[in-house]
Amino acid sequence: MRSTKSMSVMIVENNSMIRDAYVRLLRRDMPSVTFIECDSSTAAVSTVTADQPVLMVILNYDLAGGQSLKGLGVILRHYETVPVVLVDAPENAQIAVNALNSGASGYIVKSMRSECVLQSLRLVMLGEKYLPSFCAAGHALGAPEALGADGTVPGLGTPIGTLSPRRRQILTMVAAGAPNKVIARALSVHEVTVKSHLRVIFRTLGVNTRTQAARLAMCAGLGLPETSMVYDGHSAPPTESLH
Amino acid sequence: MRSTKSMSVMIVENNSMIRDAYVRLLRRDMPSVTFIECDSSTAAVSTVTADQPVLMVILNYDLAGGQSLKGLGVILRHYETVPVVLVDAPENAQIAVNALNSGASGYIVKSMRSECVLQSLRLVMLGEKYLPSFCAAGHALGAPEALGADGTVPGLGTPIGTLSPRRRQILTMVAAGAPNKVIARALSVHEVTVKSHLRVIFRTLGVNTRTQAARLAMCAGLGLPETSMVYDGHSAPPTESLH
DNA sequence: CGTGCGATCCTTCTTTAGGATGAGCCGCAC
DNA sequence: GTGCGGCTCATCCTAAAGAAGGATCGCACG
Repeated sequence: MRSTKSMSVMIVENNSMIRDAYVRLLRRDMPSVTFIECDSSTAAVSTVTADQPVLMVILNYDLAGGQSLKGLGVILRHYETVPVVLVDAPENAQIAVNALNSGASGYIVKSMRSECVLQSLRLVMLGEKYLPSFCAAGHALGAPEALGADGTVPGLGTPIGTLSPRRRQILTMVAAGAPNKVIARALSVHEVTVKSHLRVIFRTLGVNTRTQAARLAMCAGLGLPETSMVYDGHSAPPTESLH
Repeated sequence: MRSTKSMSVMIVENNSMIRDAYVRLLRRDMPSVTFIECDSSTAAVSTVTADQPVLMVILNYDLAGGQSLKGLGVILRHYETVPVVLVDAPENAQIAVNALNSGASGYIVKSMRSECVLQSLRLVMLGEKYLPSFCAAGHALGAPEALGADGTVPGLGTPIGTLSPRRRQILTMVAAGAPNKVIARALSVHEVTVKSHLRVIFRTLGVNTRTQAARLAMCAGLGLPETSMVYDGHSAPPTESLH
């Protein structure tokens, strides 16, 4: 248990300005904690072994086109006891779900107020998991054709991660409720091709209907409705901070 | 904005012992707050008008077979600016999603440590929403036949709420990935009947495929995989509380 | 270079889903 | 009572989905 020697929190971010800002923010709240700063995910991976931090805060999760992703994968696989929190823009919502799904402990949106950030981090350090209301309702399905871009992420930890980008793209549209014909039109391929892909997808996921596949995909964060989170929840300004 | 006059937090719970326990717990953390105690949801509804609390904490959300549910519905509809947090057992996970879906701001599991409870409440009061990792992966679909019991909740705020219990039951199984034949066998009715219900369900939800229906249902918390949340997250005991 | 794999396309076939329409039974409310 | 809605079943029909087989091309890896 290493007693209460010198608890450390690791901050991973390549931009030193931003990294320092976060360290200062956190230090105000946790004066007794030593902060380990890493400017890359590779540095983080090598450092996490030596100093076993009680928390890892990873900024710009999607930076460097998935490089930090691999790093996170390594960390999550080998040091599962370290709570990992991602800080990123709300646009990358599905990335968050994937990460949470893979073992991360929290996802924080950049634009959140600093108080909220701190509270979330405390929650995670207490062993909880935190993610902003992801299962939010969203009835407008939107035109599935507009889903074109992939935007998905390997999806560590689930069989979905073993799918090719193309198949994940198709699975995403299936999860969005699009029929094969629409998917085919959106991808400019023949419907048979979509079906052909789906056969592989079903086999990979171990299901035999599109609804079951959509179910798994949604649980992994793919094709979530409009990912229009309530993240920053500026809806109910509580007049003033309490404590 | 009523200045910083006397901020109040409302606690709704019929059991005075439990209610007092929570009040004491919260008072330790927020000394400057006045607590309004209600022993029923009806009392809460009538009180929320006069004293406009900055937070409502509702215990035993599912108590009295949905009575408090209606109360919550009224509150959520008319006083949307009041953050409402539910405290309940983890078994009622889908209720939570429904509630969050309907406008509640947080769902807290009873078994959470008091620190976590407090942190979550602070988060909510800061305008954030909190729910324990609901989109957790769950690949084991389980036998859809075992879904027999309804266990669902009106689903305030969504068209799903206007469905009859029977149809919600069917929709739940659809969301679980069950084909019509399996649903029919599970309900001991003919497949034609299931299809007949589905037509109504589709029309009500404004969709035309089962996958889209399943999508909406899952967003409302129906048919979620095993609702095996990570709620109390006792996975990574962080050696010690920090601050 | 061959081998593997992803992506694309194809045919044939069976099963499932979905639309349309009608109808009987029951309970509840006006 | 009359009506409405839920639940049940039926028939007919079209469209969509899924299973199984094979085929082509390109690209990467050893």
